[in-house]
Amino acid sequence: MSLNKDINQRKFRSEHQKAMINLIYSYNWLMENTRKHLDQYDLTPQQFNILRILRGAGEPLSTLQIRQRMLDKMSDTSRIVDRLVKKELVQKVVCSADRRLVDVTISDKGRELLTILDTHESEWDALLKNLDQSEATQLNGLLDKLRNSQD
Amino acid sequence: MSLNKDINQRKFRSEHQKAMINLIYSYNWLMENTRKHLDQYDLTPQQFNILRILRGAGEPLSTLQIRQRMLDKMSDTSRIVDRLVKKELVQKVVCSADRRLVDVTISDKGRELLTILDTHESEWDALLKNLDQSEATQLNGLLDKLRNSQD
DNA sequence: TTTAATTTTATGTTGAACCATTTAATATAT
DNA sequence: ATATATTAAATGGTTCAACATAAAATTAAA
Repeated sequence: MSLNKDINQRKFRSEHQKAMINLIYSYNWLMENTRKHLDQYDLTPQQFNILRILRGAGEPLSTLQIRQRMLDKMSDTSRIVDRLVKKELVQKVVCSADRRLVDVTISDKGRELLTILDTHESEWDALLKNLDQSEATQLNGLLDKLRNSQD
Repeated sequence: MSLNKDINQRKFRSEHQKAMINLIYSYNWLMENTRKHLDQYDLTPQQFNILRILRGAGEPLSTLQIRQRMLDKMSDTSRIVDRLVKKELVQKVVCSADRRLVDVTISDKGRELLTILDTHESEWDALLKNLDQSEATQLNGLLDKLRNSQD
């Protein structure tokens, strides 16, 4: 991977600065590989994310509830949902109890697509195969600690 | 940070899967904090990135050379450069030796802006203050290993 | 030398983040 | 009961990633 060659060539002010760059590289690497799995199904990572959230919930969720469960806090949920509606992977119905809300449900077509994608789950997990179990745990610990700032 | 609460509440298939989610969270956290520093100067992370690359180069760079030094391989360099031109932070001149190329140079105004931003460098580094030196090194090692896949 | 291939930049499109504002519905206060 | 505040969703604007294609200049080939 040329990214890696790149990052090793560069000079850094500190290990902390290198860690920032490294985090960005690693995120980009992860996204690139994620897209490889999803592209053939004409699905973006965020669309996939929302589909999984809806299936996991097992009941209709409002746009706000979806957003709160998404990885990107600030995601433009209503427009992503609209794209999923256009692809007929989800349905949108105004909530009768509170008509400000929209009940979003995964459709049969959406469920079928996820079933197909479940097949990829193991290759998907294998993305991080270079780390063994304990290294993955270690990484999780460091990232948690990293983010745990007071602000 | 509510992100962290979130990630600890969730159930994960494996430490590897958690590490993926954790990487995404951490990247988003980093970007959010980066933007906080740049917003007051009406600069995006990518624009800042290009300005630093140009100053660091010490000579005019072509659009392609800039892109090759950027963190995001696929970045839309020519349009970002155009926005910097509009802000008068860089200049664009067609290269006389090879008229396909465009020589991009940081302007005095751009240089002044970076000088101001240099002031923030220490707070900037302090973003990762929760990790000590050896933890940062450890994180770098794990991220390098993570990405070092064959494909 | 003229044609073909390659390189570099520009442009177009879609998806999405982020920010602000608007609209509709509900809850609260007077 | 009406006016105000709050909440949820939709919408508009800008920036950028990712992908494709076009246009211009250069290089290679015939």
